[in-house]
Amino acid sequence: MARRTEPPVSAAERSRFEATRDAATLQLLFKAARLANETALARVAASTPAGPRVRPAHTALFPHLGFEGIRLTDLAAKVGVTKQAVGQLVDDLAALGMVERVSDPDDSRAKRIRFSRRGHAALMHGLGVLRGLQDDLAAAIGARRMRELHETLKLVIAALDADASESKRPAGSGA
Amino acid sequence: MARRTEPPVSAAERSRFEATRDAATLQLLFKAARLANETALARVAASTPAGPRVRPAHTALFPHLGFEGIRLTDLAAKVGVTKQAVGQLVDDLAALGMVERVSDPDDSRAKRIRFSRRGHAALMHGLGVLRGLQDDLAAAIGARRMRELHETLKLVIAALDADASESKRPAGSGA
DNA sequence: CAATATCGTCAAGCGAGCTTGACGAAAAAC
DNA sequence: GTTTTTCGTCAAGCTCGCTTGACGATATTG
Repeated sequence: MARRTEPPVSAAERSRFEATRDAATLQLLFKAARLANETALARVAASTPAGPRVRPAHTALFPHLGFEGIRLTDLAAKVGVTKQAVGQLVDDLAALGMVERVSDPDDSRAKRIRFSRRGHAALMHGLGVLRGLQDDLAAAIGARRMRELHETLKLVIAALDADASESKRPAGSGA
Repeated sequence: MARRTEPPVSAAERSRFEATRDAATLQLLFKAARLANETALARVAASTPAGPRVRPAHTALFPHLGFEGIRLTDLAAKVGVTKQAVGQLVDDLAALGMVERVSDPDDSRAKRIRFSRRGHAALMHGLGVLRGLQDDLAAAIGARRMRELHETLKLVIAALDADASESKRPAGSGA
C-alpha cells in the first residue's frame, strides 16, 4: 500500500499552497520572535561564565518573582503547574544563588521566595542584553519604524487578548 | 541562613528594574507571538473533530515535506535530529493518515515521505485558520498598520539573520 | 566480486518537565 | 480544644523528545 508514484495533489493546489505559505504576516511574527529569542539567548550565553544551565522552565518563574517574596503555592498557581514541580525549579535556582527562601513572618509554615542580590544582578544583566539587542535592531530598521512596531505590537496583543476572553465567555459572564 | 527580612535590593534599583521590564519592544514581540500561536492552536483545535494530538514535534516536519517526497535521512538532517527520532514522528503522522511513505524508485533501500491527500487538506485547513486569524487582526488594528507590520517584520528578520551569521563567522570563513 | 558506506528499522535508555499520593507541621475554623 | 485546611517537602512514576547502538538490506567503491 501507498506505492503510487504520482503526487497525491494537483499542480494547481500545489502552487496555491506555496503562495499561501509565504504571504502570512503571522509566520513572520513567529519567525521574528524565534530569531530574536535565539539571538538573545546566544548573547547571554556568550557573556556568561559557565555553570549549570538555567532553562526556560526556570525563567518562567521570573516574571512572578518580586522583591517582597512570594509563596511557593502562589507561585505555582501563577505559573500553572503543581507546587512540587515549582519546588524543584526553586531548588535549582537557590543552588545557583539566584533566589533565596526567607521564612514568612506571618505564617511559620510558609516561606517566601525572592530574588537574591545575585539573582537580581543576573536578571538585570539579562535585561541589559535584551536592551542591547533592541538597540541594535532599532539601528538596523530605524528608530521611527521601531516605535511604530512597539505601538502595533501593543495593539496586536490587545486584540488577541480580547479574542481570547471572548471565546472563553460565550455569553457574558464577566465579573 | 537566608533569614533576613529586609529586601536584598534597594528601592531605587527596584524601580529601575520595573521601568526596564515593561519598556521592551522585544518583550512585546515575544508576547504577541506567543498569544498568536495560542490563539491559532485553539482555533484549529476547535475546528477539528478530535483524534490523537499532533504535537509541535510533528509540525516541525511540515516545512520540509514537499510533494515530491523526501528521504527520512534528509528530513532528519534538515530538522536537526536523528533519523530514529524523525522516524517515530513520521510513524505517528502516517498512522493519522497525514503522510505516506512511497518507495524511492531510484533506491530500493529508501522511501520517500510526503503529504497524503488528507495531510495536505489538513495543512491547508491549518493555514486557512491562520489566515482567518490574520484577517481578524487586520480588522482590529487596521489594514495600513498590518501592512507596515509585515514590512517591519521582514526587516527585523533580515537584521537578526545578519546578526546571526556575523557572530558565527568571526573572521571570514565563508564557503 | 569483495569491501565499505548508506537507508531505514528495532531496541534500550536518558533528561526534562511534569503529575499523583502521602506526609508532618502549623494555621484556621468550628 | 478538636477538627479541618493549608504550607512545603519526600517519593515514585509518567510522557515527550531525543540519543546511542546494532542490525539486515541495498548501493557504491575499489
